[in-house]
Amino acid sequence: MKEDGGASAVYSMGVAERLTGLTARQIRYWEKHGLLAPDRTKGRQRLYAEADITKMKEIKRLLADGMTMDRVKAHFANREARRIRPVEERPNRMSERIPRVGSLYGGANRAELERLINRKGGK
DNA sequence: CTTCTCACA
DNA sequence: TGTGAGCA
Repeated sequence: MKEDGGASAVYSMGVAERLTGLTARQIRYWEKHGLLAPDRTKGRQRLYAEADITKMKEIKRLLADGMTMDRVKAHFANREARRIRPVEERPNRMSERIPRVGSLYGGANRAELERLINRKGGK
């Protein structure tokens, strides 16, 4: 099972146009310049995922803000490289850290914890 | 719907 | 950066 909840929908070029407010020509233009890489049907028809639609809207915004395509491309390249995910998906909530501190505090590492606390004279 | 191309802002 | 038009 993949992640579902109706999130695996794909859209045709025509639908993508309507959903993004872009022209088909513009979408192909961006793809030609490396900004998009949609899946294809066996008949070479483009299939856009929800993420592609979102990306198009973001590209649209960035370009409207004065970005060049090279910069927009670099923007997304960095996102991939640094694996930046939405904050909500990051496993860095305190609730996942506190338990570690708790076990350290009351477990066999109590002495280690006190050593860490007491070194440097406690500030 | 797809590809390409030439031309024009 | 993006379009219009014509073709296959």
